[in-house]
Amino acid sequence: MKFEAVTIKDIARALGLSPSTVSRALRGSYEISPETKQLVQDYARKFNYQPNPIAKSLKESRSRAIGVIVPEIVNYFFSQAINGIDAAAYQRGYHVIVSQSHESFEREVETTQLLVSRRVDGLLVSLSSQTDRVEHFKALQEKGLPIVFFDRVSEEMDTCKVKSDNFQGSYQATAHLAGAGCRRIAHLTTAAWLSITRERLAGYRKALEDNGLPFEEAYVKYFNFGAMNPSETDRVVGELLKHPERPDAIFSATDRLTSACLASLRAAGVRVPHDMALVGFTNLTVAHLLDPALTCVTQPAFEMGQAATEMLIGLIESKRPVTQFETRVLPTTLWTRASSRRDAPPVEP
Amino acid sequence: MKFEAVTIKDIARALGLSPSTVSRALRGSYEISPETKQLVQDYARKFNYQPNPIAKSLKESRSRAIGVIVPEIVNYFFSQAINGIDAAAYQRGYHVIVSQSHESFEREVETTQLLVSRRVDGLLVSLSSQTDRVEHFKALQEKGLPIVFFDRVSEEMDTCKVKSDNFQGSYQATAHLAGAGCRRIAHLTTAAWLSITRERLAGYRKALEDNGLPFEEAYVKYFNFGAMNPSETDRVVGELLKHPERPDAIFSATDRLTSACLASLRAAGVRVPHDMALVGFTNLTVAHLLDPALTCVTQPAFEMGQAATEMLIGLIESKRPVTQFETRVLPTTLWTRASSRRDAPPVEP
DNA sequence: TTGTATGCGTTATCAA
DNA sequence: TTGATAACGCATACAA
Repeated sequence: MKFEAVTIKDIARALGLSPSTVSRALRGSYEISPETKQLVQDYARKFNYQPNPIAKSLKESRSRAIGVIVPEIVNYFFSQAINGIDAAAYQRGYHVIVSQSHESFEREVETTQLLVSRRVDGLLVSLSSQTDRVEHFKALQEKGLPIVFFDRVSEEMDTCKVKSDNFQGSYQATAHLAGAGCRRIAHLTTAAWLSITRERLAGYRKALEDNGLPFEEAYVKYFNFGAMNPSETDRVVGELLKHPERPDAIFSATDRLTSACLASLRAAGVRVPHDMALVGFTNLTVAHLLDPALTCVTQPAFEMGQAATEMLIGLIESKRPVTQFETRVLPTTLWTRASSRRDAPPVEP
Repeated sequence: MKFEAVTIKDIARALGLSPSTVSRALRGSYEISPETKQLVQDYARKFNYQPNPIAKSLKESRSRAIGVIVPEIVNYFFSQAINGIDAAAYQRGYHVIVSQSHESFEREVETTQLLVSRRVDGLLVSLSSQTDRVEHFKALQEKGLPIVFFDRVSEEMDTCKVKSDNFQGSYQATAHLAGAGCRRIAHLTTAAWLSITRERLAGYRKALEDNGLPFEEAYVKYFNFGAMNPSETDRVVGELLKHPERPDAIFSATDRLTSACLASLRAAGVRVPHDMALVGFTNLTVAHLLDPALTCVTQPAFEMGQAATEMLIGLIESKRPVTQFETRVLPTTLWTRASSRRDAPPVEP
């Protein structure tokens, strides 16, 4: 099956002009007579001429495509971020090729290679939870490929980054639990080496400290594979429940972990918030409809995607090599709901 | 910023061969001597030669890109479908350009144009809820562009389609409500002209009939804009509640409508399921965590995306024009939960 | 077995 | 003001 389109050559032949004249006329060049311009442009419109972006890419050695690598598309935070990326990219005349690492280091490396072989003009990356080294990105950056990180950024690379205020979001959530009367606040989080993990842990610790609560190593649980496996959260939540000094609250650090944690608590017959308060980072749009309504920290996902894209296009289109890289930090929002309301009477499940 | 890559010419120059020899050696052509092949391939590997897909596209007049148009990315059904599309496309060596119509006819037309001007090899489309005519797709199909519809398909076009068994899913859901003792089952759905709307409505009507329940026009409510606006569902749910013969159940036909409906019911102080049972189509992964746990019909979104992609690539790569178009129908699944359990004692909100 | 020439669609350079 | 030519990277018909 073929799909024929009008080319500059076709127009030139039809109008008895040379391709270069047509090309210039189409671009409105000053060196073409008004009459010829008019003639060419009318003809182009009439036959719906569309410049071939592939030919243009070849000529300009740029694809006007940006590659996006996220851990998973099926995740509210990332799909909202992709929405923002999409909006910003289309506005600037770029298109977006999305790919997923599926939380695997190997697949992240593979898909990076694939995008590079596709000649994307730049890369927008949120690291997989297995990624504890970034040589594959460093090498590309050194060869001149612009890379911007968002959300799960690499601290080992000097480049543009967009993240949310993880420390602040974590601090607020933990302080909120302390304010609600919780004294033993556990923390479920992702891979220890990720930036978001460290920053959220720091906010959690500072809030404990400021509220006169001790930090307990045993209350912090790390998940390395995006907590895809419900039985894994069941096991870890079970550990917390069996702890001699059982926590009275859980603060969970990522989207899927939070809902998985709620599921595990309910499966274990734990009443939330009476037996265990729960607060988590999540961009789930139905958090207020959960049982119980979930107190959560949301990230401005759309804006983060948008900001990252604008920074990336800035790098791509910069005339001279960029050496000063900006990091933008966007605020999170705490939504207070029933899952952290300790003064409510207990409800039997 | 530039990003230099090794080309066939570079290899030819370095090895004292002609570009055509190198090209053939890289592709393992039989007309090249084993020694030369080895030499070239070793050199290519060593310097990490990557064929330039843009040049190849220009040569072959195909982009190996497929365009996807969905109403919204931020929607579990569509993000899961995109996941399936992604998986199938990458496996066949295609990449995916995703764009959104945002439930607007104008934006659907625009983004279609954009994808075509990007020279995608084919289109995967799920119609916007405002789309009641498909001339923009027909014209492209007539010019030879392969198009496959999924989920929200067009009945006016003869092409490949992938959908779920909307009639069956709807029938099961409605019959389930009837079996739970509901006698006045309302139906919230999308634009009247969409295929999914008609098919789901038909399943609903047949189930009413088979259960000896009358069909009431006033119990069917249509939403034209994807029910993005909570106040709109509040208003419509309010109408149902004020109806002299107030419905005792709602069957909702789409993802976002279902959660919006639950929110409206709760805002109105209606106890679910005691005052009003609720069942809906939704691919929300936390349906079991909602309050109440939501009885729902899920669609095999990943598989639908995958199937549609394979059909599209089949059309793209077909040697001769295809005239026989397949429609694949995949089964839905009913998950029975608390929101439709009429025998449960009422719970005060 | 290898090399030369050409074209995919576009634009920049140089010539007329 | 317009036209001829070359080049982007690759594949291939045709020559040698």
